[in-house]
Amino acid sequence: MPNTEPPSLVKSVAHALDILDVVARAGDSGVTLAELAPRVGMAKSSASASARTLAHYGFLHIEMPGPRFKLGFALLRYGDQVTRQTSLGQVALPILHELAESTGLTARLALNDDGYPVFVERVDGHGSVRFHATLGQRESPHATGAGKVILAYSPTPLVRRVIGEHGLPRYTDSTITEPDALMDELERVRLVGFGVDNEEESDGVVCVGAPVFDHLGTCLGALSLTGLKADLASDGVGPYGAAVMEAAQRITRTVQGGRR
Amino acid sequence: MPNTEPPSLVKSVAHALDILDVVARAGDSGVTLAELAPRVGMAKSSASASARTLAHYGFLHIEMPGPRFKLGFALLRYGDQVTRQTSLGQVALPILHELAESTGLTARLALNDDGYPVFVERVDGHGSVRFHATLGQRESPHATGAGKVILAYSPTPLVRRVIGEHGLPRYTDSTITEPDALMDELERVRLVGFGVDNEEESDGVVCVGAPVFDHLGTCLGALSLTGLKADLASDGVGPYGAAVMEAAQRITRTVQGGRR
DNA sequence: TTCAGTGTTCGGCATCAACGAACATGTTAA
DNA sequence: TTAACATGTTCGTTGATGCCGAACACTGAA
Repeated sequence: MPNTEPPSLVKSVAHALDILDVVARAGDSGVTLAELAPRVGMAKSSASASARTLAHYGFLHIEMPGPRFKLGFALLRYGDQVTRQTSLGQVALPILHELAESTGLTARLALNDDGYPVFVERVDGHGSVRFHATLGQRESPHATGAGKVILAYSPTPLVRRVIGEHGLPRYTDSTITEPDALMDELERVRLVGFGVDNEEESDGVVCVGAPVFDHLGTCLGALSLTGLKADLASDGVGPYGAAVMEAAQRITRTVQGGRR
Repeated sequence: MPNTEPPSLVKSVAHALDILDVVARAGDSGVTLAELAPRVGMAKSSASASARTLAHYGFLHIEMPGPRFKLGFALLRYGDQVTRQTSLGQVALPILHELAESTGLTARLALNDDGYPVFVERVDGHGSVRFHATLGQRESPHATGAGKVILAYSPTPLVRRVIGEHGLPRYTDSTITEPDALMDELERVRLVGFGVDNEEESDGVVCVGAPVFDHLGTCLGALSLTGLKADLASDGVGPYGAAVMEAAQRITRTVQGGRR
């Protein structure tokens, strides 16, 4: 990464957010102040003050005794609002439920984050396994159904930029790692109207995605269905592709038609 | 509220978190810098620097053109981790799915946040309505199934403190507003093993909750089932009470037995 | 009890967060 | 097209304050 730019950040705010990150990485057990301070490069006293402020707002939870810092409920509250505030998420939720129920697969909604897919909503199906799909972080643009769909309906310069900065890392034998091959694949997506991930990100896992547009034709995000290849009927992903497309089109119509 | 204490907060961090709060309240449409700055009591330039820092970490999303600030995906990511990092949330999720599926009601897991119930996980049932239960914020301790359960298994001084600071606000005709009546109700909860909210928080909505304990017998939180009274069979909430209790006990056993 | 580990308090210094006017931008109105 | 207005950004200046580090208090274990 060629060091994007130094937009003169506010140091103490950056420190506080670094603290959050360290605590998040620590996991369930939390961190003590002594191991936190050096990891963010501050004196104990300074880190204590910042952490205390975060805790006062509910972003951290201080667990007694032997104070251990964990993530606080405020993050959950705000995170929930992110989903809720997206007009897309609102209209998509019931449709995700329908999809999950009728297909038995895991249905998800990804938003277009500057060319990358970010899952913001998930409804598990009744299937055997449960995918620990993390919400809120950028997923592979080239190896997921949702990612391919978003790229397919993005302007070419953006596609090139995403490929340039993210690369095309190989996850499985089927992962597309050649830019030209990916461009062909995107063309195919535009042709059939939905994207397929055939064990390209994870062995044994397949996924289909379909695009959602706003009134200007910009791709807002993608709906996707994920399942185990072993669970698929012999006729492949075709029926599921049709189902996500139909559902995504319904969302598109609602978004375009409904005010606000 | 008698102004708890001024624990000497870090001003710039507090400002940044205030900004997040303002943006969150703004909703889907976001806020512009001009309306944000006065609302947090800062100069435009200062607010801009803070907001920019938040955006750099993904806590805010700057939407062009006419820069509008919205909540960023990082909040979603961290919020998701809060759920995931709770060992409870991990083991509870599949059980919530079971409950929602077998009863058709909305199943939720609340954690004990110093005597208050905070919902951290939710699985909707197939029922007619969908409850917009917000995650991550303190709910009524005296008017929800989960809240009553948590209070019922908390030490009396804590119960008194919660009643003192939260009061017993009336939401419906059935809300318990007298401390003595609430204490009797808690006794009843301990007797039958689960708590009932019979249209006490919202007309037409009923709810049952059952406790989850750790290995020391501390109440970690509560499982709850919520549905419309109109949808209930003639035999009332009894069967559901038995179901949540059984599920909660299974979680308790897993938590107590499992290492980590 | 002693000891090692923790988190907290305290003063002092230099940083830098906050300000506000001047600038650049792009949107609206005439 | 022009003009007026609104927005967000830039830029020194200055005083507040975030940061440090050593000394203190506390806890739990040996």
